[in-house]
Amino acid sequence: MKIYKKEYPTENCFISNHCLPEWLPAINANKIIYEVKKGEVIFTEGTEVTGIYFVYEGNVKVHKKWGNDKELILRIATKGGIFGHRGLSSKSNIYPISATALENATVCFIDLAFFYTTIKVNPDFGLKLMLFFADELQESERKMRNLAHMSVKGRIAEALLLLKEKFGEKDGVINITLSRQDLASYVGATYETVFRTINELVVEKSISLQGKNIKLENMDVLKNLTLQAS
Amino acid sequence: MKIYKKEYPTENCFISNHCLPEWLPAINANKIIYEVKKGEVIFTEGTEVTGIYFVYEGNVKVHKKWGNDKELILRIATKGGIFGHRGLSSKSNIYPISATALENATVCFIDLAFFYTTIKVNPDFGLKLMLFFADELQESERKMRNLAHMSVKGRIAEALLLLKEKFGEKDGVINITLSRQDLASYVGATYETVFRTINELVVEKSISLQGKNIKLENMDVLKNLTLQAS
DNA sequence: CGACTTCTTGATGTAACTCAATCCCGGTGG
DNA sequence: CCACCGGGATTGAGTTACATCAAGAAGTCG
Repeated sequence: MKIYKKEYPTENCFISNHCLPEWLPAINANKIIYEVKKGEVIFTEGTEVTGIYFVYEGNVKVHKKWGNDKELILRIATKGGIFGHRGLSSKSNIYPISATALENATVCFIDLAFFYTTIKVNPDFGLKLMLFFADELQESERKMRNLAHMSVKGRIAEALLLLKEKFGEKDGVINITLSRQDLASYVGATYETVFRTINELVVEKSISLQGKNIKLENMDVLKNLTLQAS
Repeated sequence: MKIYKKEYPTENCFISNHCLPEWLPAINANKIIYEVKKGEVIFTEGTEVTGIYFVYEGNVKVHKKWGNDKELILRIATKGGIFGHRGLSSKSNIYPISATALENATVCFIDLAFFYTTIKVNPDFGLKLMLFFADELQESERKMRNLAHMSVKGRIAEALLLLKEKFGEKDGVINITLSRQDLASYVGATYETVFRTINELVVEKSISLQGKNIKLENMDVLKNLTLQAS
């Protein structure tokens, strides 16, 4: 993980969008910008929390291990997003999750002490962060229920709709590079099952493939698969 | 849900423990105390968020529906605990979950506007609430991973250890009344599977039964069942 | 004492995991 | 330039954990 040379504006990221304008110079003085290569691990579950990160460019997956060879992807942080905040806790200062770049990325690091100062000095930022946590908790618990009660097919359908929502589409194709393995970890299923299910969806003309990328062809059918929820 | 007649001290609950002492009178002026009967629904998923609740007495389950006849219990709020805070969100003001009393309970209601005022006026409270959300998010995501990768037996073992941790024990027996159906919803499995698994654990002498209540006999074995998780 | 949940157990079905074999394709070195 | 190699993609077959269904037993409450 290399420290980036060039000056990079701290704009349009979670912290800059919610803090007071006069606080921006302080952030600029305290931030460290890193360049990260595709597949590179930014921090690892179980290590000490040193600070919080923001994404300038690229996508970063936040994932949690199970044993040696299994994982669950909890979330993908994208441009402007925050990550590493799951390390905040009243009980421990150990990251409960790892973060890995899905593609070459530029991220911004803010150390913990300064981050806490930011919260205290910027009341609005603290409130926004709290609401952000609340939103993530809702999201997490929705996924939890889906994991408990929904079929793999339904979970994949939902994941695809969500990914399209979040990352948009380019020529109808979901605008994110995600390996089948990562998709499997994202929906909590095995590689093979995801593979077969994707094929089913193609046969049923709910989606189509452009190489490895996925295009949603019939969102209504996909939505039907996710029904019964709420 | 009846409004309670008697005066009840707002002490040793989440809000009073973290706000400024001089703020307590304001809380007392704004709170409404309800008495709730076992099995009574306090609020329902999908309805408008009107405020936040605290538990004075009894246990309250927070759960999320799936279709008509399935649910997942996300959490059990106990004496002093907060619930309904999952309704906080930057996007919606609809409860994503329901809350139901597991036994006769006394709860305290604070309306949303006053709650937000409390956050703004008590900086420490806001921070604590944020950290509380962060802790819950960690917890939620741990459970999510378990749901994805752990067996029902492991999840039950973990749930029992957690319940013991949280509710303590009386004569060695976990000090909470939880129907098998609720336990099933808590670990995300069916009634029958939970029933059989509990029996297995009894045969293996990891736990024993006192009526419907559960006593942990061999915590090490239970812990082994939950292993592989970080 | 009868109606009504809740418990208990067996039998059966099946979604999804696991393991393994083959295929495909890009890269690499001879 | 082509043969070789390795790793991901693809497919098949077997296994299993768990859900589902069904039906009897046993509590429980009016």
